[in-house]
Amino acid sequence: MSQPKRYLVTSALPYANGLKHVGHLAGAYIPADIYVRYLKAQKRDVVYVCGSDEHGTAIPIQATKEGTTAQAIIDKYHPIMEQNFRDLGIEFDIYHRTSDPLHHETAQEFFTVLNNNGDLEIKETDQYFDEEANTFLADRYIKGTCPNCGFNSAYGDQCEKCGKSLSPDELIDPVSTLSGRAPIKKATKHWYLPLDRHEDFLREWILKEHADDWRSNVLGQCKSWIDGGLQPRAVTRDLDWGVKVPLADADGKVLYVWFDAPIGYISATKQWALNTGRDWRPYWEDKDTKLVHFVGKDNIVFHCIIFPVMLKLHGNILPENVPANEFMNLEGEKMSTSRNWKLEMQDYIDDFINKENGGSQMADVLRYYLTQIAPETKDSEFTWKGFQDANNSELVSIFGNFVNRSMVLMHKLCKGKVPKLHANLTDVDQSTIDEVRSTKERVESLLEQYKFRDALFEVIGLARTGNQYMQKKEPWIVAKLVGPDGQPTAEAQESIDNTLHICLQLCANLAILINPFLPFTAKKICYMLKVVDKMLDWENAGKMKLLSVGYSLRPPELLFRKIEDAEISYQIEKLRSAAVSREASDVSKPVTMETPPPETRNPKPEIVFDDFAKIDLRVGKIVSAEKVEKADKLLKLSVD
RNA sequence: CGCGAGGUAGAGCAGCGGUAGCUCGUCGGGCUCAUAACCCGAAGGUCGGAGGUUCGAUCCCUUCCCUCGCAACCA
Repeated sequence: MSQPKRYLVTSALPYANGLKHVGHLAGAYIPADIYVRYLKAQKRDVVYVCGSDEHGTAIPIQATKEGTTAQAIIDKYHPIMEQNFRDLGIEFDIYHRTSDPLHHETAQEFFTVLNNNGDLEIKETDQYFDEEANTFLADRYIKGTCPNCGFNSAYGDQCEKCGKSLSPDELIDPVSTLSGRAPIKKATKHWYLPLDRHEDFLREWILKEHADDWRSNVLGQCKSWIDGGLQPRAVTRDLDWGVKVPLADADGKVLYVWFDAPIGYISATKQWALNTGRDWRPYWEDKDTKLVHFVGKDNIVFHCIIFPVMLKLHGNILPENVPANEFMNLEGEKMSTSRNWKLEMQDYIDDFINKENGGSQMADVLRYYLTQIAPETKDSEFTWKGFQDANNSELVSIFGNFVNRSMVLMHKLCKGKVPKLHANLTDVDQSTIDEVRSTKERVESLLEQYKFRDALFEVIGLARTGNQYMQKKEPWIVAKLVGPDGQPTAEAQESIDNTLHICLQLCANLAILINPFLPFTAKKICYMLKVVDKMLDWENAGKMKLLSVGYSLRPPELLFRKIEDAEISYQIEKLRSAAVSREASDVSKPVTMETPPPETRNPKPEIVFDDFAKIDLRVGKIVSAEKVEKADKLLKLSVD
């Protein structure tokens, strides 16, 4: 495989209307960060860009809800998200924001080029307008009676009762959900991106050229979209929050958020170039650049169909791959912001990283678990018990323990110095050395294929090999073969030296191989081995001469700590109580609002009551709590 | 009702046409340098049911059963 000259890697721009959770992290950020760290360790030319997505209707609406301005909302969330990523070791080269003037210019230029080239269509249509709120209404802000099943609270895009896809025009007696009034029809002009013109290109490029190297979930979704018939898609909206449409006759119109957001990758790259004195153009224009988008499955069509069409029309390079992940559930249920069923990055940072019982090693633990259960092929499940098991039985017992016992034995049996490697190697010595090299090759190949879960498994497997090796060599027993002076015989010492020499070189290799996944841990190993971070260069992996003979090393420190049952039950309890209180507060709202109008009474209050009836609320003091075996969600509580 | 995703050892998952694998857990043994950690071994599955294609199916086809998700937010 010929190597690209440079790489541009992106992670989906997080939407700046609230805090992000571990599902986001597992989907688009950790895999990208691992990939980038690996490429950088290879000394390849790579830029990793991301930033806050700060436009779209949801932000001004959130602002109205919170009684503040859209600007205040994004100014609140942008820095928090940036800091959260930093705390978890996600190392962007630039974390930009789409509200930046540079982005506005870039997006406008992009639109202008497409428009001038005749690649956009203009259509005038009648759309629903809310006179009271003085705004055009997005499909989902219109409710009415479903023409298909008669359900009286169907949304403008879909009826939740019968599942039929709708357009707002089909709704009977439409009502604005913003003001509760009937909207009027008003003519408005919009620019469209005619995707239908590009069907042949997309079939050829995705379904033929990338039939073998894109993930099947990605190909499947693209195929169903293309087969379903591509439609022109509006690229502008009537809204005052966003990138202004750069035309004289487009007053009060902005670029639709899906159009401007991915251009954010380009403006972020420009900002990075300004900061570093580099040229951004080759990264988006030179065919020798490999562009990779890391996203979640809900973003597949934007990054595989819509944005590539835009890039092609604008004269940019196309993504080489879009390794999209599926979704991650939490303790048996889908993660949900509104039901508060989630683990926010901020919460994890507060509970595990900021306290003295945690620190950055706990950032690596989360990175480890999220990679180990990454939804690479199908939805997966985050459970606190699984998190604890992964930490305690793999990171602590296998990986951390191997490094620790190697260091401790070296201090006990080799005077704190890297022992010499004597000539006569045994078969076990040799096969262990071979295993280091072959593991490196496997990890490399898996990472190039975006198989992060399997690659990580290989690294842990190498630590397991180390433990097996040590067990076979038993240096602590060999050390009992002493001569008249009470010291191990020369022969015994040679065996000990060889064993620990190999174990220590193996530890150094583990640091290199684990570095893309667990960067904080890799640095900590380097510190103990008294080597500079440069040792972590990927080209050093597989070598057994990373530590010089006779060099004295620092005393060992534990890489990971055990996670106690109490911490796990605390987290589960916290998750459940937060979710319940939110449900309870949701219940009160519709009941009071919807009581007066008789015709809307029937369906909604009944559903709400059913949900409410599922909650068994009682007050009691918990005297004791114990885990129930073989049940991961059950606690036996004694209440007085 | 419909759509989507699934049903492989106690749990979580790989495999997707050719004597059923991995991790954790369980049981037994070994070791004691190590964070009650490590190492070795064993038990445990008619791969949801039934048909079909095939020399041969967990893997392909048909059908049935069961589970999960399907307002919005949302990777």
